[in-house]
Amino acid sequence: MHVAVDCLIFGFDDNELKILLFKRRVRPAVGKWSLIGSFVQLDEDVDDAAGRVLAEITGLKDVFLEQLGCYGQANRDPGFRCISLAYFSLIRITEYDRELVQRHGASWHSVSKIPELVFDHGQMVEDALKKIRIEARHRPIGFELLREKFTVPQLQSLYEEIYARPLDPRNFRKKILSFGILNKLDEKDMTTSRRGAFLYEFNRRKYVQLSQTGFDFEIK
Amino acid sequence: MHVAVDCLIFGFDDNELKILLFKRRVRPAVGKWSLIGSFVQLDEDVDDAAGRVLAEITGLKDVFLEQLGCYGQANRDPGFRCISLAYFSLIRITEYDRELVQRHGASWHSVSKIPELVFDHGQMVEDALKKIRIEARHRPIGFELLREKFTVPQLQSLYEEIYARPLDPRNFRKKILSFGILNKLDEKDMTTSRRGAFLYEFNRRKYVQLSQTGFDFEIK
DNA sequence: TTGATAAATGTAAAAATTACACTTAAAAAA
DNA sequence: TTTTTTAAGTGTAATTTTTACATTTATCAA
Repeated sequence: MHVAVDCLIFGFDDNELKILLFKRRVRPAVGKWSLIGSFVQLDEDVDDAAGRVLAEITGLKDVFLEQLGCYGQANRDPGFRCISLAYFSLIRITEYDRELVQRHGASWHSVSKIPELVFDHGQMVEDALKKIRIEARHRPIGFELLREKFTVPQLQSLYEEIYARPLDPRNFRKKILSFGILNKLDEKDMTTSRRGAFLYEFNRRKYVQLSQTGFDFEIK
Repeated sequence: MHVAVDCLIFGFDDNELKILLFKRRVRPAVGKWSLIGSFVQLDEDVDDAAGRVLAEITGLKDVFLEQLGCYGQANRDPGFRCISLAYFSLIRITEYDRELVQRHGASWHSVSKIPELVFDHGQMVEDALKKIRIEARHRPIGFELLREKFTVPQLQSLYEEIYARPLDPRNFRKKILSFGILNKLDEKDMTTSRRGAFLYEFNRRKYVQLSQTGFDFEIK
């Protein structure tokens, strides 16, 4: 039986959640939109295969990459029997290797306007979005999508995009800062307002430390 | 590459969460404890393969069975390259086919006293328990483990077992009944007290209906 | 100096959660 | 028949969390 991995690569840009899609170059379904994937090598961990695909496309290593699930319907690929292990990745859209992406014929698509995808890839995207929405609520995965330094309004608009609903700026700021896992910097981002907005960093060490003592990250 | 499914079958009995384990009869690691599994047939959906294994062992169909994940380290099985799709099932421990289970050399083990398991099966159990703990908090999966009719104290002790901490009976009852997804019956269970405890049923239809209107099941 | 604009801030009301102790129903024993 | 035993069942007040909501402020550009 053939075993493949498929990667769902998400980014956040222009206040929109986006996914990297590919014009398919191999048969069947040449020219159709799809996710990017690869067969798992016989001597390769499945997780490593996903990491390899991600690195080949974006040039990125050591970024958020998590298993979504196995897609294993007998007839999912009309060519031959092949199961796919889907992985989803959250990357900083500013940091990937544009040249590599271009060379692979990939492009970013807003998750609110996904074209038709081959096989069960549409289902994978739907499932991943559902999972991201659930996980973002209980784990600080949002930070994976922002630059190292970000403002509170940027973080808010990311959550607004993920949850697909508006949040109150006072309540949001109060809540997110109350966790004590953001470091306020002495710098401002002056690109979106005259007044400028203070930049913050995610304090991963503090978060891990708090998690171990039963702390519960939750943004409603 | 070989593709297998492994089933983690959980039940609740004697106020303990239990898992069904097997004495391995095939090489390698004959005689060691393991999960039950099977290779996925070439013309078979992966989900169906898991359902087949579950039915073969317990005689049960249409019970809770969900994908846990893919375990795909290259060296996980010392024999040959084989990835495993792990599935976890929650069953009513009163309803399975004892004769079938016995014939397969299976036995129930409290999750607090799991013997050493072959390969990465110990990791699978650990991951499944973690997932059950998280999911039980946000979805009414606990009912899958109880009889059709159950008492509030039974439900409470199930949650106490899953969360591994005591819950206040007044607050628990108030919370669980406030959802309006339990039907109180005119019957009592007289087995655990002189006074008896009223029996309830889970109202699945009502739950589905509420879920669709943004209702959030959560038990802290 | 003024105007424009997004960032930043506080408080009161409502809702949810927590902590906590006594009464009751029914069977068994006296 | 009465008493004892025991788990089931119940209410309230204090605390915490969540929600709703409007004005001021810092900075750049005109």
